[in-house]
Amino acid sequence: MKARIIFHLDMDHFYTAVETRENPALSGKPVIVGANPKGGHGRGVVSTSNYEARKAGVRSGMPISHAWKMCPEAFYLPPNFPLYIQVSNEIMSIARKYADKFEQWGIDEAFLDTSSKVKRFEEAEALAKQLKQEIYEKQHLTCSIGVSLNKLVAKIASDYQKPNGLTIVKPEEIAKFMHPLAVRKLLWVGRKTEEKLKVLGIATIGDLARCDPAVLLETFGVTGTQLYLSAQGVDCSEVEERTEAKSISHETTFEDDTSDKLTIAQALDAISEEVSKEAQEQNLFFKTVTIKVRFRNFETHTWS
DNA sequence: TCTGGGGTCCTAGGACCC
DNA sequence: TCTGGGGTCCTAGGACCC
Repeated sequence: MKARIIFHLDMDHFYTAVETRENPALSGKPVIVGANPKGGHGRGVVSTSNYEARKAGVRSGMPISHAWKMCPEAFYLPPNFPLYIQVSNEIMSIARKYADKFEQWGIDEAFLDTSSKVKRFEEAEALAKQLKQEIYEKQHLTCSIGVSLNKLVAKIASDYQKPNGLTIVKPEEIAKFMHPLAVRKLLWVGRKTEEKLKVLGIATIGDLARCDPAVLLETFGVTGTQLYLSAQGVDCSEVEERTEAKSISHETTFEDDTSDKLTIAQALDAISEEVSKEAQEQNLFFKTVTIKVRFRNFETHTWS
């Protein structure tokens, strides 16, 4: 395959950055977007925390009650998704101009294949700086960009220096860059895979890269081979424009656990209505309906 | 610590077909 | 009577992403 130059663009603490832009009084103060903390008894998690709140230990995905214990003085805001989507669309249309191929990844990230626009990494660096500058001038928001020869390494690179970072990893630097990092930094290595690798004595990407691929194949099946290649910094996946959504869903968590049939039926009615409305608005047809239920012990069942 | 809400993709097993 | 091998499609569950 022809050598490529791939960017990964990641907005810095996107939700809280947008909130602070809209309300400059929040600037310099800890800000947390997520569930209502209700004085430490709230249900749900932190969506985004800004750098001031992160200093106190608050992280995305953490229970909001835990955040409250660590940082009660923070400004807690409910998410304003319509606003974030609007800002996201504006940013994505700026970034899209810089790419031959563009792939949005969640609300605030994107991959850009810039191979035909830049031939060398020095040129790529200049282009990435230009993109950061244009986003900052037009949106007053900062981002971090990683540049390498594939999506995997570019994504790790964008996370390497944050906020407002730019990290270039040239092909000859990949091993030196990746080997000291925790396996968890690899795309598709989550908590479960990290635990399984730990059992095999593998903690860093370097450990994984030096591992016997046969052992990985035995433990993980085909994904083991994928893991091994990832550790070598190998990723041939293309930057691909996302097509239309494959599913639409809504879910809700009760303030207090319940087994009251009427309460449950009413909640189900309400979220069904939202899903159906969205499908109609987007002129979509569907053939499968799935209902999901989660019990107190977090056991989850689906029925389609 | 006690776990939201929106998604995608993969795998195993079963039904069914020729 | 009990049975192969190839294939598709579907469901449930789970891992992972932001």
